Amino acid sequence: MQEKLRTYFLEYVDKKSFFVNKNILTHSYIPNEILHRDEQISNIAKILAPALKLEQPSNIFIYGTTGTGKSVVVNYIFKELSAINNKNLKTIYINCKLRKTSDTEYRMLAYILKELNFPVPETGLPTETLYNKLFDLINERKQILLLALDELDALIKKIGDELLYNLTRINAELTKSKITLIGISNDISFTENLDPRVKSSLSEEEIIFPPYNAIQLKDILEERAKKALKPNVFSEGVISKCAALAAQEQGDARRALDLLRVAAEIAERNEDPKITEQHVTLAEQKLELDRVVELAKLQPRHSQLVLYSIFKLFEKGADQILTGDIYDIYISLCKRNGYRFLTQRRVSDLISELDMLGLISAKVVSKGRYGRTREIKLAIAKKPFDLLKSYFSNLFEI
DNA sequence: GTCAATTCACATGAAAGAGACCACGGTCTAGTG
DNA sequence: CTAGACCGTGGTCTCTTTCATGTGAATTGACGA
Repeated sequence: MQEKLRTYFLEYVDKKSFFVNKNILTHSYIPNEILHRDEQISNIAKILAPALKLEQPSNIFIYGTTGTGKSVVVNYIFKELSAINNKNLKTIYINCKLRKTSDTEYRMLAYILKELNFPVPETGLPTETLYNKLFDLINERKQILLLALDELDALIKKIGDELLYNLTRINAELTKSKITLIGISNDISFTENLDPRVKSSLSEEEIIFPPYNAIQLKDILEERAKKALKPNVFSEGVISKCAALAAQEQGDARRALDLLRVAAEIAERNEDPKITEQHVTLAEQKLELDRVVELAKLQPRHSQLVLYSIFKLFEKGADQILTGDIYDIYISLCKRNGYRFLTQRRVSDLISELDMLGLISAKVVSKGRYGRTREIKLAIAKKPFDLLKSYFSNLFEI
């Protein structure tokens, strides 16, 4: 056995890989040249350029669906800006959706402070002191702080607009320095329930990132593939197919990159000579499978119990799954497994969380005399469903 | 037959509690010279 | 005398409960034709 393993590893090392640099096909990679975004780049650059002369640029609001290059463009511009002047110009990019770093007001501030080389404890201090610290730190010397908040809609939904309001307030009080906010969102409508003061100051300038079309996606993919993959390892239609599939998904370049990367990985693992369109199809399935299964496995126990309850109702062939039905099953499931069960109020929230994650689709319907409830359908394909079912049945009794 | 009132089964909101984690400052204790 | 242990207070965070209010159409029942 051990010998086998060794030869396996040795062979693995020897085995030819399709990749020159796999990193280039991930979303965190910032290319030297960004295709099809010239207009947006130059617009943003024009707005931010005054920062180089220590004049405060306008706040910017950037819209665009996922994978339209918002984050890449902002990171790219930041990189260029700080290459020219990193003494009085500080750029901070925060993805609000990433847990841990920044999903509360406190953590957000802590992260910003950390970026300013002033680490603060993760907890224990009043938020107010962090604001004061931030204020002092920025005002200490003359500088411009460019603060990009990616996935801002997620943050606002979670903790409200207090942070933004306070930041703009601080800005008004700052004398020597200024903060410029760059809000990035893929949901145009979310500003509607923003404090009007925040809204107006945040959207001094607005920039829209339209989705890529299939041709543009193809360009982008070709450019990246040239650097990431060895020459002649993929057949004709592969890139086009990735582009076409991603174009269907609102021109999501991220998706296109994922497809190509995973297709290459699959081909490599199968020891196939070339990446073919078939691998792309497999990649599409694998991405979906992984996403769903990972998501479900990461859920807290009670969410899983709720999801499993929905599974059971679904299997029983219930034509409409309602909140009350789920709750009944959920309770019996809890009892049988020795868990304390949560209130219906909480379960209702868990259901809507599962809905937001896209594991189920829930619609609030009014059934007249028979009340108002959610009608729930599973939004999971057969394969991940089966996988998860066996995962859950190992986890729980019946 | 028509129309407003009623009613159901939750949805949705707000507030507050529990328990975990942590910082900070004060006090106590043991080791050192 | 001092470093470190220990403690109390006060802070955040997440998950949850409690209490309160909202909601939209099927149903009901009064009413008039």
